[in-house]
Amino acid sequence: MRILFMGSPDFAIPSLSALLDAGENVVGVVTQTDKPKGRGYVLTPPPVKVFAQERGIPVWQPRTLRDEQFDALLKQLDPELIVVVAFGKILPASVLSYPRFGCINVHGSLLPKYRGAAPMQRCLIDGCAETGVTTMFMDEGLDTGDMLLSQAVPIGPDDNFEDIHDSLAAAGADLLIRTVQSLKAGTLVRHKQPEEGVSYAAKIESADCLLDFSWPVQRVHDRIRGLSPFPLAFTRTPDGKLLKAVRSSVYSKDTPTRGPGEIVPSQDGRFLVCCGDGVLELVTVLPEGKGRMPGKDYLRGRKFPEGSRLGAGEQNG
RNA sequence: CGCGGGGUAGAGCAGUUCGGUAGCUCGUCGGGCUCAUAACCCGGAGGUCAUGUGGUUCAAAUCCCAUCCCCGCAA
Repeated sequence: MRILFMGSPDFAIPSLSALLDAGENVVGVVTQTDKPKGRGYVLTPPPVKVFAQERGIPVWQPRTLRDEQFDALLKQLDPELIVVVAFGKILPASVLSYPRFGCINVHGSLLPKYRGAAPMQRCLIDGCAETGVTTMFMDEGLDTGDMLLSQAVPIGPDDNFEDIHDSLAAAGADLLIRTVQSLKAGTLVRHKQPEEGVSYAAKIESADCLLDFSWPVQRVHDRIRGLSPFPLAFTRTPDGKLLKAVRSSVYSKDTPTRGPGEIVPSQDGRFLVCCGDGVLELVTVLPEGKGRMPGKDYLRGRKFPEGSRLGAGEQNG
């Protein structure tokens, strides 16, 4: 079966890798164009491009899928199946309808929950105990296609975005292989997505990253882990500097006597902050202009006066 | 040449504005106190202050010049 793979970030690599390892005939990879990234705007290729080239798979980076050029490419490659994993662009009907066996997508949630751009982050932020991956036949809607297979993955109390990202990427790759095999065997069954339980996971914006210490501790902790290690939840120090939270832990759920955001003195140097209904420990932080460091080390150098408060008096920066 | 922060003992920082041979909080090593301790007390080791064998100066971590490296933002 001639398979065309479409994907861009790290998340898609295990899936592509699994297809190749399974001996599938991947005729090509379509990925996003190289983009200026990082300090100095260095033109950077998408991870999938790098991986594909290492494996000797031809790569295309069309600016758009909606022109004759791409139509011609489709004809030339003549895929019987298109596999899409975190590609980052909407596929037009002309592409969706091309392959005989359709377009299969691997999505990082248990559909119909968390359709959309940031399912893993939103799920963690919401404090879910479980998530998963789902394969589906794509249609023109946003993650609304008929479901094929799914695999649940438990979420540990301290798992962060990176943990879930990695385990879902692996689970997704595994599920993809099973889906493709089932497709070839003719045993694949498609299910319409239920109307009940639909939810959307909107793209993460910087407003989503601002911490509010009047929230319950658990909620603050969930927010931090859902956004770690990227893009990272943040607050402001009393002097208006950015302080990002890389790793945290629920320190106590005793009702605090101090106000939200207030730094709690601790004998053993831990970085403790009051939340709505308890105390959170900031285990690893990232100060503006610095690298990440243990909360203890950060406090050692900063020496906040008694009663200092995080996130208060937002000084517009 | 996108914007900005920074390179000072193992760690996090101060000191640089107003040049005068290095300090804080920890860690570490040794000793003491204690039923005990992440507590306390005493003492010690550990730094060519990123690099240039650069410039200015009687004197530079501190001023000037060049280079290397790290990081945050943004994308």
